[in-house]
Order: sequence, then structure tokens, then C-alpha cells
Amino acid sequence: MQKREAPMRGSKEQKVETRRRIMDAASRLFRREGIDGVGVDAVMHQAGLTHGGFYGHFPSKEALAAEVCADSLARAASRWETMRVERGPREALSRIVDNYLSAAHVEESERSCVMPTLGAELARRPGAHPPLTAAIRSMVETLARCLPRRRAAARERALAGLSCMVGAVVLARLSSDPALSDEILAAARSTLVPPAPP
Amino acid sequence: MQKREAPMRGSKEQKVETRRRIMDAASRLFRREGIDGVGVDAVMHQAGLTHGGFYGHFPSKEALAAEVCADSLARAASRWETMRVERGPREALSRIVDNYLSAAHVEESERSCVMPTLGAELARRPGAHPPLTAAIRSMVETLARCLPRRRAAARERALAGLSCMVGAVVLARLSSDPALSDEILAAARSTLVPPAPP
DNA sequence: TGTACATCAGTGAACGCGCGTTCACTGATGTAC
DNA sequence: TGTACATCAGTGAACGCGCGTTCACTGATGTAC
Repeated sequence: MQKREAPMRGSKEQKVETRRRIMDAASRLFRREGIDGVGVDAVMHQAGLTHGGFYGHFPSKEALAAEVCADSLARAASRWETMRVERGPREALSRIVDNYLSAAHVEESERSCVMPTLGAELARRPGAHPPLTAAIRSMVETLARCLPRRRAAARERALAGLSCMVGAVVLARLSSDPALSDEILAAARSTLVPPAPP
Repeated sequence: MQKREAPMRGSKEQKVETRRRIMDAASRLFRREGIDGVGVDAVMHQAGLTHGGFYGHFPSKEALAAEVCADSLARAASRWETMRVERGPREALSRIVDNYLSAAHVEESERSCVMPTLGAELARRPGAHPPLTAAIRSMVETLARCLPRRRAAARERALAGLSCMVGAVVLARLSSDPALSDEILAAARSTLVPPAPP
């Protein structure tokens, strides 16, 4: 009759892992087709399950979308900060920027940053904003700490730099001409990481 | 029996005007709710019509979306160029940038630029890219001609500048903190139009 | 000017479909004794 | 160890709904003579 501390430990752990699988599937599909472009059915099928079980893990598709996007952006922010701590500001900055402004990041939208990929869709879902705002703040702080000390207004440059990265990916994806896409990415790159003078 | 040059001239002119009304309604609704978030029914109702008549004007909802977005961006590009020609580079640049990076532009998405608002959705519709690419090129050229002559690499700065404007609007819309939104817009503004030295 | 006819922009019922969500169920897992 | 029972993660049929699209129609407008 008495409730035990951890009954069905095996099953509970498995449920946590299943939840993670649903989030991973949703994360990829939402970024590939848009949140409105993917059904609960497709997400569950991609996770190797049937659609009915979804509501045992999430209260609604909207809740899944908000959690998945917040989680994805928070992970990206913490990856950037880890890179700064481990590699130092100079190398971290160039790695972050080169990665973000690469052709691979533009093309593989299903593994890309949520800001250029789902930003506009998320903007229409105010419930999802607070955790995204926190992640943006964290990214701006990491970037600001990576910028050369002697240059004034590091935070202002970090804010403009992040805007530039996000916008460049949006524009590069809209261009039907690969040469223009490359030009956009290169221009953004050299604004953020000025080519070292010879 | 013989076909006349302009039979039913009145009706034909009215049909052109109706088509324009449908596009205007779609333009506002798509930017407010996203293309996937608005039905043909809603567009026609907003235009003061019933949904059945839609297919007398457009072959599909996708065709409408592509045409509306291409048209909207092309108009914006030509507005910028007109401003440059009429006001001169210095004033045109500051007007374009101040307008784009204003709180009103961020908030009133139904009248805003399609790049930050529908860019990601349009990126998934490759059929719509070519005319958008042309408009982007035109905007970059106008911006490049507005930038101070003595500074080298005007085109590169224009590309990065446009990216920065687009990204700043995306980020400002994602932030639940108005102070952060303002900070983002201000940072982007001062990158594009450096405050005149005193 | 008047009348009969042709055109076609716009109407609204209907279609098949896929969506988000619910729910009675099943069957594997863990518990009690 | 063995057996009876409880739990609950996952199943799949079913729901009401709104979507994009089609189509037979109506009625206002313009044409022919």
C-alpha cells in the first residue's frame, strides 16, 4: 500500500530515454520542415513510436515545440561558452563564427541553429520567448568575452555580430545563386573576425 | 462571332483590382500568421470575397504566396532605390536603417519586411527563390551605393549590413525583454550608421 | 432605344485528407508474499 | 523460487475540425442587331 521511492526504476529510466528520443526527432523535423509543417504523427514515427503515446510525454504539440527549441538554443549557448573556456577567446570566436557561417550550416537546416531556422515561427509563440531570451543573452555574453579587449563596446559589437550571423544564414538560404550565398557568408565572416593584417 | 480587342473592359479592370485586393490581404495575413498559418478561406474573407473565387485568380495557395512575397520584397527594394536617388546616399542610408531597425518595424509584423518575417518559411520553397534573390541583390546594391565612398569594400559592408538588419529584427522579435530588443536594434543601427564624431 | 443572348467574376456546397487530441486496450515489467 | 496482482508505457481506432481544391450555379455586365 505504501508508495515506494523508486518503483519500476527500469521502466522510468526507459521513459526518460523515450522522451529524449521524441525531442530529438522533433528537433530535427521541426528545423527541416517548420513547426507548422510537421505533425505529431510524423514526430512519433521518426522516434520509432505510434502517435497515441505522445500525450504521455507532452501536454501538447505546442509544449513540445517550445521545449525542443528552448533546449536546442540553450545547448548551443553552452557549447559556445565551453569553447570559450577551453580554447580561449581568439580561437573560440573564429571557430564559432566559421562554423555558423559555413555552407554546411546553411544547407543542413535540420541540424542548424534555431534562430535563423525557426525564429520567425517562434516569434509568433510568445510563450516560448523567455527561455530563448536567456539563451540569446548567454550567447551575446560569450561573444562579447571573445572579442578583443582593447576594442571598446564589446557588448554592442557582440549584439550586432550575432544579428549579422543570424541574418546572413537567413539570406544565404533565400538566395538561389550559390555565389551570392557565399558572398553573404564571407562578408558576415570578415565583419566578425577581421582578417589578420599581414 | 469575331473576338473583340477589349470586351467587358469594365469587368476586366475590376478583376485586376480584385486580384490586387487578394494579394494585399494575403500579404498582411501571411506576415502576421505565417504562410502555413493562414488558409485560402481567411485570405479571401479578408479581401471581402468567398473562398471559391480564389482559383479564378491564382492556380494555388503556393503560387499566391510566392508571388506576394516576391512582389513585397521587390517593392521594398525599389522604395530604397528611389530614396537613394531622391534624397542622396547619406540621408537615404540613415532613413532606411532607422526605419528597418525601429520598434514599429519589429512590432507590426503584418507590414514588415518579408526577409526576417517569412524568410525561413520561404527558404523551404525553392520555387520562390529567384525573384527574392533579385530583390536582395538590388537592396545590396542600393545599400552599397549609400555607404561612404572612401571606405573600401562597400559591397562587402552592404552584404554584412543587410544581414545585420535582418538578423536584428529576428532577434528583437524573439526577446521577451523589451530592453534587450532595444539594445539589439541600437547595436545594429550603430554598426550600419556610425554615430557622427562630435 | 430595346430586347435577346453570351460572357465570366464571384458564390457556396461538397470532396478527400491530414491534423491535434482522446481513450479503451494490451502486454511487458516490477511487487507482494 | 513461484504465483497472483498492480502499474503504466505504448498502441491504434476514433473524434471533430479546418485545410486546399473542385464545380455546378447565378447574376451582373457588355454585345449584337
